[in-house]
Amino acid sequence: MPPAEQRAERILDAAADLVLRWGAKRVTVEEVARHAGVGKGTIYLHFATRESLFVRVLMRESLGLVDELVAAMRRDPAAVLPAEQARSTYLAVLRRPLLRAMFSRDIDVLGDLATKTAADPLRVLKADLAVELLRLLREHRLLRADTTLEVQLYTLNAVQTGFYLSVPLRAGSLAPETAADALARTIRDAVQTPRCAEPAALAAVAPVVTGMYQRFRVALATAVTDGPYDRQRSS
Amino acid sequence: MPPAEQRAERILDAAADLVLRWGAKRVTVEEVARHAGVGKGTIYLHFATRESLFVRVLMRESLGLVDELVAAMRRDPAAVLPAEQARSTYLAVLRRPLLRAMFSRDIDVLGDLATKTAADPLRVLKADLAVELLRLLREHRLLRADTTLEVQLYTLNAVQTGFYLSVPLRAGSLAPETAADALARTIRDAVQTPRCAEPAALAAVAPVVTGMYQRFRVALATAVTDGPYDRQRSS
DNA sequence: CGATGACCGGATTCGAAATCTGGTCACAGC
DNA sequence: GCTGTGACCAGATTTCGAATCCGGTCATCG
Repeated sequence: MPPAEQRAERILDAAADLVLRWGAKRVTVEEVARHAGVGKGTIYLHFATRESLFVRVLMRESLGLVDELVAAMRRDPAAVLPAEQARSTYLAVLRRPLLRAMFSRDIDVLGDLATKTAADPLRVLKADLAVELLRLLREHRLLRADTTLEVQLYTLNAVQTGFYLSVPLRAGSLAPETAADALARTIRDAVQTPRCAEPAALAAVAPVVTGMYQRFRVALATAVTDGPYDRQRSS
Repeated sequence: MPPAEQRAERILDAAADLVLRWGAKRVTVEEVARHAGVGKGTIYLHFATRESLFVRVLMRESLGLVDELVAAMRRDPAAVLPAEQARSTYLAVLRRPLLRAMFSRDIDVLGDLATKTAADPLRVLKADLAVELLRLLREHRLLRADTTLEVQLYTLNAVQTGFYLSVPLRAGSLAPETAADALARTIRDAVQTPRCAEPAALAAVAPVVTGMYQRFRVALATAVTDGPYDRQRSS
């Protein structure tokens, strides 16, 4: 890794740390610079604005999640199924405080970023990936055909949102694994078909899905580097 | 209806109207009094505090929803099933602006009430009702037995929350009926059994469930009248 | 005796001054 | 030359005391 990128990483590390400790609202560019051991101007050699810096902190975290999902898919083809994706994502998010803040729309930690459309490029790319994935799985009869892709997408989105945002009705919350199980079962029963249990069927789509995710990863990284978040434009 | 209660209703009407038009934060007790055609002191003959007044606006709205559900159950025993409850509730909530604000945690309309534990008595009663209902339906094998009641409760809560709070991934939102369908299907597949299609099985539980709801309605009304929201204590 | 609105004090808002901070850029160091 | 920096600027934010507002009470009135 070139030294410039290493330094960018150090800045992101410092920013991530401070955002978690103080909340994005209280974190100043100067403090990030101090903690990263660089001058303030240097931050702006890497990031277009303060907000870009924070968005990229979240983007980097998201990329880590994508990598984890891809790794899981390589280990086990069943990980391409929505139910397992949802389970892995849920547990991975709980493990990463910044993603937890993001998924639970935590204003204390993320400030305006929690609700703002700042992470919009991620949303759009994610939506595109989801549509592509659902279409493929439907073609392979791994997903039910008794409703439209549109409705399935809406349902998946709503169900997952609910598991991140719902405040448990009764005091004692469930263990993360139990909640993740409940989420996976719900999604399995909502959209998947029995064919999902056939290893052959899964093996057929797994490489394609892995490819889709890798392209998604690249698109995400590119959106960051070429987009409004980065100082260095590919000249 | 005694004239005192009629006046309380008028006050609630005025408060509901103003909250919707201006947002709870901007509504003063004096304005509510003016719009209800009474003196400010009169408000406090009926409600313990300003917040109580607003909570009771929401409570009244919720009672309306309960009545609607009970009516649906009387018309059609299938309405006792979680999937149909969820569908009816979803559509009824969309139709009532105040409940929509409540379920979507709309801070602009409800101010602190949106997040605050102000409506807590409602939560507790609702949780009790839900547990009771699930237990009954499980005993009649209308609900799956392949997971705990605890997990089913959590799942129902999360899924419904999601349908109220999720921002559609793609621009065009679904028609209310389509979304409600998706919600109902999801819940049906998540917790119900095929036995739910048998009219006889439904007819057996319907009266019991109706009774539970009516007791819930009374408990809710009582919590309001005897609780910290009302000036008139049953002496 | 039920209803009221003047009244009280704590909470909120206002506004201008003071401070802070995002972003720039002239310059220092290499 | 070229990279990295922090002094600098203007606009945003905070501060803080004064002014206003408003929830809640209760003496009074009909």
